[in-house]
This record gives sequence, structure tokens and C-alpha cells, in this order.
Amino acid sequence: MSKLALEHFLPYRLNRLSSAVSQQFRAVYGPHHDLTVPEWRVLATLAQFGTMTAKAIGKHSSMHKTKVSRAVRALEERRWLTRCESEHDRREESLSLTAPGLQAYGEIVPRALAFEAGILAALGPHAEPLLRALALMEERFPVD
Amino acid sequence: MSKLALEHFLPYRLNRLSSAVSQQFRAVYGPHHDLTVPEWRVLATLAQFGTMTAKAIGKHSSMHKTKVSRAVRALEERRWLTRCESEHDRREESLSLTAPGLQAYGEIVPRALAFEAGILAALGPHAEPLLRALALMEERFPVD
DNA sequence: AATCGACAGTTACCAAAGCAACCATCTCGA
DNA sequence: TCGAGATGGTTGCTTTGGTAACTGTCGATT
Repeated sequence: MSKLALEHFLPYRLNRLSSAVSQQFRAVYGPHHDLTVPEWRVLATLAQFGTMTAKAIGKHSSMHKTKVSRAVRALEERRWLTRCESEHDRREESLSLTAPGLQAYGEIVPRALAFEAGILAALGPHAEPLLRALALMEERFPVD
Repeated sequence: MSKLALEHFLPYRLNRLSSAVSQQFRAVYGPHHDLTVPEWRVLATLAQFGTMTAKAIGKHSSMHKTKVSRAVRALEERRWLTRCESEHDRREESLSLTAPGLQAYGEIVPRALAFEAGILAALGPHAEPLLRALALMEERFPVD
């Protein structure tokens, strides 16, 4: 009978690693601004692209529309984001960051990049191959 | 102001990939035996090591004790697992798989290995570096 | 042997995520 | 122009996961 060692099994390892990295990453924005992961993703996406709709945010950040909806509301209550009804289609809303939102983003980004750089530096020469392998796997497991 | 592209950000990419792989993997044991991920982990761990306690399962599969507790109960109700009070310490229970549990495991494992092999094959020469990088990162983000 | 702190495991409670139903609006075709 | 289906977004329900409190047992110290 074939055997399987869980600790060497790829899906398990990816899952474990992803959780650990996410949890550590929370320390980057946690202490100052208490964000959830979906909120962070909405913030980052809006900062990256400027004004856009909830649908577009969800597509770019791989989040279900309910997750986006709730994260948007949370950021709105924090005054980091404003809604503005699109004039040519009143179903959708144009979302954009406010000045405080942009400022918070500006504070988080350098630390986020430093966090990532720290991991890549620890990988040293293995960083490059890892990123290539990641890209290949992302291609194999595309966004739904 | 520094910029961050979410789709290239390592924690995001790991998280996305891990979810996608896990979801695809559910198709491996999903259709025949409807297992959750924690249940699969308990099954795999018990099959790997034979009789052991819930605490030990949690440690090996990186799961919180409540997750283990619930997965164990679910497998017990399915008659895939039996509890047996340890005689030298009545706080802990010796858990082991039943014949049906072992049989289900035996059916799942080859397909799980094939699933993993498929991914690694698609990575081709990038597989080896990926695994090395994974190991390095696991070292950097150890189990709590 | 009585008690205190540690420990295995369960349960209760709360936060987060997904699914499905829903509302409002748009588009397209008769 | 009006009706049917599609679409952006929200809300309610259910499932899942985590934290903390609890139960019962052990080991050690007295």
C-alpha cells in the first residue's frame, strides 16, 4: 500500500506556509492600523489603480464579491474610502481612497516591501527559482 | 511614494495559490468520500503513524486542538476511527483508524500522490528548486 | 491524602467566509 | 415601450475557524 507523509505533501505545505506568512504579515500593518486581509487587499488595489468599481477590485484581488462588499464598508466607516455613484451606470459605484486612506497606505507599503524583501533575501539564490515556479503554478491554477 | 503591485506580492501570491491548490485537491477525495481538509489531515496522520493521541495529531498536522477535536468526532461518526482510553493516562485517548478508515485512506492516497506528481511534472526542472525554497521558508516560518 | 498547578480534550461563544436569495438598474429584443 | 434576462452590489443564513472558559485527570509538594 502506498504511503503519504503529510509533512512532505505539497498542498499541505503550501497551505501551512501561506498561513504562516499571512499571519506574520499581519504584524506589518497590525500594530498601527488594524486591518483584515480583505481590507488590506482593497486598500492596495485601490491605491494601485485609483478609482474603480467593487467588481473590478474583486477580480484583481481574487476575492468574492461579498468579501469585497464588506471590506469596502469597513474602509468606508474608517473614512479611508469614499463611494461615488457612477453616472453612466447607477448600479455600480466608483470607489476611491481618501487622503487618510492614501496616507495609511503610504505608511504600510514600505514595511510590506521590506517584509517581502526579507523573505526573498533569506532565500538568497533560491528566490528567483521560487518566483518562477510560483508563476508556473499560478498558470496551472488560474483564477476561477 | 513607493508602489506595490498586489498580484506580485509574495504573501498574496502564496495565499492565492494555496487556496487554488487546496480547492483542486478536494476534487481528489471529494467525489467519493466527502471529507473536509481537517478530516483529511487527521486521516492521513493516523494512517502515517498508527495509534496516537489528538494532541500528537494536532502537532504533526499543524492544527489547533479544537479543529482536531471536531475532525476526530466527524471521522468517529463515520466509523473510520475509534477512540480507546489510554490506560496509563485517562486524560488522553488513543485514536486509531478502523478497517473502513484505512480502506478509504488506501483509495485516496494514490490519487493524492498522482495529483501532486502532476503538479511537479508540470513544473519540470523548476520542481526541485521550488521544493528547496519551500523548505527554506518553512524553516523561516516555523510551526508556532 | 489533600491540594495546587499543569495538561488533554470538549464546549460555548464570537468573527470570518461562502452561498443563495434579493434589490436596483441596465440591455436587448419584440 | 415594455418585458425578460443579465449585472453590480448588499443582506441573510449557514458553515467554518479561533479564543477562551470549562471538565476531568495527572504529578508534585506538603
